[in-house]
Amino acid sequence: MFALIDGNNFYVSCERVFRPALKGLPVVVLSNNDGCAIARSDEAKALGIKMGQPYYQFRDLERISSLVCLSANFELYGDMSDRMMSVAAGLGPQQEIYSIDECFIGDLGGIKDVTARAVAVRERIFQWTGIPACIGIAPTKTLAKLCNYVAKNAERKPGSYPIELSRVCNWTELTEDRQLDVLRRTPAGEVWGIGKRISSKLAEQGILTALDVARMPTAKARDEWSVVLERTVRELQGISCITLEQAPPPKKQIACTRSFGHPITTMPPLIEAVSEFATRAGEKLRNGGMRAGVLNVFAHTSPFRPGQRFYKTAVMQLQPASSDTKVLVDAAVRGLRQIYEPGYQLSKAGVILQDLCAGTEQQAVLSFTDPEAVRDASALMEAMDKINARFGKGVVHVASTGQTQEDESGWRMKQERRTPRYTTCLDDVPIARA
DNA sequence: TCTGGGGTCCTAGGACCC
DNA sequence: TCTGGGGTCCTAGGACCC
Repeated sequence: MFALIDGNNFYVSCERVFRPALKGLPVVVLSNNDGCAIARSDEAKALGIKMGQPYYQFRDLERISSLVCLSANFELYGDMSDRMMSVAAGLGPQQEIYSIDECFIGDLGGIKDVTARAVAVRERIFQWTGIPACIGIAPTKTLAKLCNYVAKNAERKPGSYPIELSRVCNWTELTEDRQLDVLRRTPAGEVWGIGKRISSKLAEQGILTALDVARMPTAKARDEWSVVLERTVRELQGISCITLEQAPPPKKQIACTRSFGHPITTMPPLIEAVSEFATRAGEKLRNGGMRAGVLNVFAHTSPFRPGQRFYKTAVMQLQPASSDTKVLVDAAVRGLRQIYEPGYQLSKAGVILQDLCAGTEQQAVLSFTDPEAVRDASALMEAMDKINARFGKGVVHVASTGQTQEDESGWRMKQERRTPRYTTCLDDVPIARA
């Protein structure tokens, strides 16, 4: 038995904890560069604002409907998430933190009255963190997700589901008729694992609801679709195929990518951006005690705008695998020079680190290089991470050719614009002082 | 003017090998 | 004229998730 605990409209709820005046108002949290909506309050949803909708399309509502739009504050949301997760863990013996706003609780079989306990945990989460949450309970993860969807919508959209299923919905306490009714009322596209593309293709075959999906022959799901859909069908039938993962599996890639505030057409600001992406990615890499064997650097034009398209990636092998910012920045800039072509309005770029290996494997690699240089490099990186953690991102960074001191390119994130930056050639900094 | 960022998994097709 | 079959590995692209 699984439970899924999910914070409602999570980013908006976090903001409301610290700004209670926002309660009852339509509120939207915006993405990087204030580009689009990434969280909406119920009131904002009622205004018709869609997930991912560009800000400029609903900006007018700030004037005419008292809509409040906020720039995202991910540090705050991460902190609130930690608090919510620690309270949520009280529901059962095992927890899988699935995303910033939701977790699965597993192994609920031995608990006496799971529903009553879930109601209590939900109340405690609200009392201790201020975050409203909903809980779905079922024999499979996919059904637990579905019950969570029911618990959220029974209250939010009156008439969608029986009102007594709101807030906490336990599949095993529903009669068979009611289970079928719940599946029938749920659109296929709301089922976990069925996205836009697949739901519209399913609709062409008359498969419209979760009940239709649950009744698909598994062989048909596998042969005409994929093993993924087959698994979803089985899970909807109550056969558990997806297990709880208490320890997060090791990361396979680490990315740092951004859209630019304005299109970029020349090399210098692109080099500056890519150097910063490589630096951020390197910090994440060292944070996880890892090194990368491959660095991907890409740049592309906007997929939303007319005109000539450009989309190129350079794949840089790092031998030996490295977590040294100087190595990463150098590879990123070299890759960028390989793919760059003038004449395009570039809207986004990024650095993706792959072929990650853990710390223990790294030491073997170290013997290939001058041990003293390696020790200096790691001390330097450690010092850099500490300084930047204390004084702000990018206070000390690796200089790249073509990089400018002032932020003229307009690509940088809003929050970071305020931080003064000092360009330093790291090779000149004595390690002891750094 | 203005459209997020960070992940995972699966599949198809090509290269290569015996 | 006639040109196998099966396995593995890699990559790009597509789909999904929050």
